[in-house]
Amino acid sequence: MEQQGWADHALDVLRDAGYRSGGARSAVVDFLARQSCCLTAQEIFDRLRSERRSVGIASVYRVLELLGELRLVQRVDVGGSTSRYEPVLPGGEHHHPVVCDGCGKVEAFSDEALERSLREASRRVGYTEAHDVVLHGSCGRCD
Amino acid sequence: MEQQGWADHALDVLRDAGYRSGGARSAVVDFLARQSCCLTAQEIFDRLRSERRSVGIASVYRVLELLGELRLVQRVDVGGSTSRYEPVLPGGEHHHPVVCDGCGKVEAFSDEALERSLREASRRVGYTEAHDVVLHGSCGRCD
DNA sequence: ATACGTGCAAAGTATTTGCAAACGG
DNA sequence: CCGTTTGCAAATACTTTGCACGTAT
Repeated sequence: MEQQGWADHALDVLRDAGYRSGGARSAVVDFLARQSCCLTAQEIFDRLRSERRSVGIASVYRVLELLGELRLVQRVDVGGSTSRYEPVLPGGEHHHPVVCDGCGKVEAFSDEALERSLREASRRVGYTEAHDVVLHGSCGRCD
Repeated sequence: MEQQGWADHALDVLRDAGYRSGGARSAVVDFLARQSCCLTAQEIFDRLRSERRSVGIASVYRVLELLGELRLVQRVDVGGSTSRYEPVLPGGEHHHPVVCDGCGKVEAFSDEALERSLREASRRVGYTEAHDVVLHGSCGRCD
């Protein structure tokens, strides 16, 4: 199971970088490993609480920031004022969110031709190594 | 000159939609028309002040929101907590920001092959009509 | 003249930080 | 044990809103 793999990978990287695994860190890593799509800090906080894992929301932010620095999670902005976060899969697999501007629903998609164009565009610009792509529109229910 | 064209276009759309042109609206539209790249509300506010155009920052936000609703400006999130805004050129010309994660500098680029891939990806996903793309990396000075 | 636009200050959110107590190794 | 991590509450940063006054039409 690939997602379990991410949790182990993340804990390894944390340990190797000299970080300890307290309650909040374990809880957030464990929880993220079970998610497929990007979540807000608040969602992570609420869901952890409902699982009786009592972490402070400040710790959720701190863990997400740390995981971001270590490239274990990616911060995703789909518009609006709240950031979303999702695990970066070890395989380098790439996908991007599709946001319904009607109901706010977020799905994921991936497209190899698009990735190729992005790499090509990156090379042309000269100093680029990453990209954020978000597609917007209306889902079937909101048309 | 195309950028002067945007100011006229914007003022026309505002008037046609029944909006008056008070000091803040004129100032922001006039100022945006002279910009090439995306700016934060605070930058717009500061630069207007330094031009002796005294607008309140609340009005800057209100004007940007209104122009956004009328599709005259686009809101651009390049990461971090502050939004950026830029005029939407009438010709439908498309470009995207490139952000230096080192110094925060923002430039623009456009790439027809990338646009084609994005349109294609949009079609594949089925319900998509717009996209946000941001490239990240280090500029020459920050390598 | 009068409804719309504006500036200021206060309120609202999302996120970050200070700090003492709890905890991992 | 001792430095790291945590939760809480207070602080911050950005943006929005309430309101009285100004102004375009």
